[in-house]
Amino acid sequence: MRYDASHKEETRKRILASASQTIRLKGPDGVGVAKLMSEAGLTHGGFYAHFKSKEDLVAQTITEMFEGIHAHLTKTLASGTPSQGLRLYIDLYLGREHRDHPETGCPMAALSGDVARMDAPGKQAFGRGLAQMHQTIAAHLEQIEPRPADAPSLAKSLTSEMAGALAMARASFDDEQAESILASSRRAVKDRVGLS
Amino acid sequence: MRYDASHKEETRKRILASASQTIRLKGPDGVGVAKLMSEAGLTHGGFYAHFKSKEDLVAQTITEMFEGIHAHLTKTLASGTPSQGLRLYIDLYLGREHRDHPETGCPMAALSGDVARMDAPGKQAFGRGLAQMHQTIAAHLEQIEPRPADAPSLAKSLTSEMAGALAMARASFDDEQAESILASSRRAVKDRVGLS
DNA sequence: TGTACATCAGTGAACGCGCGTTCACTGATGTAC
DNA sequence: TGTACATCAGTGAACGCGCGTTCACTGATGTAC
Repeated sequence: MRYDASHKEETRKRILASASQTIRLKGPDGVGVAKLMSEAGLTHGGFYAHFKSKEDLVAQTITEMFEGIHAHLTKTLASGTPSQGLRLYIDLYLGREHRDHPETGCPMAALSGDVARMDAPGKQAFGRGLAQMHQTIAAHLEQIEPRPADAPSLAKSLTSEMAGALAMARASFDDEQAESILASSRRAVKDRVGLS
Repeated sequence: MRYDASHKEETRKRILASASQTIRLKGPDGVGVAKLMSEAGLTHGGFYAHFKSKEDLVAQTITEMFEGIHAHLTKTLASGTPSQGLRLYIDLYLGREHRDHPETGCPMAALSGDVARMDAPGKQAFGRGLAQMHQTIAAHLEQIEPRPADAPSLAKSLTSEMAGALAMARASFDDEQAESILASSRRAVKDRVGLS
């Protein structure tokens, strides 16, 4: 099976794409290499032609996840006026759809606990992605009224609250509790950026 | 080895106490039954005399963890005036010591991601512990000036921000990033409760 | 244009290992006589 | 008081299984002649 130059890279991206969903859904320790490969339509033996180790794959999927949600962030923030874009982002992030679909959602809420226990590669990927989120949100906050005194600091605080609220809601047992956690932060975050 | 009536219960508590630390440190999937038992000075075969399954143990440790941090919460809030107690709690929760010691720290920050993937027992234990934290903080917020318009909602929002910030800090690669995340939330949370 | 060959992405069997769980057994001690 | 016995918390070997990783091999296709 000799293939053209781009074939291997396409396969790698296919593995990464399906693994990034399964890892957000089941956790890095909740799924094995064989399953991840079969989900990409391959057998497990070929894994090490693409990745140094499972740890390497997990770190690369974290980068992939942040790229995806960062793209979604910038697109959402750009819809309508700066205030409208921000409001939409808050409502989507802290909404039921996002809560119920971690596999396509934010890695900050889904994986921060796991990353805290990882070695350098996972933490580096996470830290870089997180910094980019902070920067993009800070820059957007500069465009809305009232202009925050310290946009970078506010961006970090808001990001922590949103990721935390989503994680708490997903870890709750009853729907009512989960929804009230999300509703509290939807209101609070909007208040804090003058969107009440 | 026949023992008096309380012996078995003491052993169960000893297993639970050491497991609750190891599980916060390594994650529920990061440590096995044999290791958890040997840390309590026992062999793995005896595990099922105390717990129905590993899942059962994990759920019970979650309850245990929340009892511990809830006791710490009430004690901290009660030191000095209501405002002083709250300030101390915020500084301790979002401090370096807490960040560096998940094994004795808050399960909301350490385990919410794992619990989100668990079945009913783990989620129930987590949800109950979380509700108690919310209630205690809400009741405390009623005692400080300015009195919040909706203390239960504010309590949830603050709790989400604090747990989220701690989780983000622990998942960061460099110390500077981690510290700036914690510092941003220390300032923001205090501002939001009139402690600036 | 037609053929022989080199490439290498992907296959599948195998490795040692630790997992959660089961179970026949042990032996120190409280209780009955 | 002294002895025989029942209890049962804890032991340790064993189970089937899936894990991450290695490696000899396959075979379709691009390239060289």
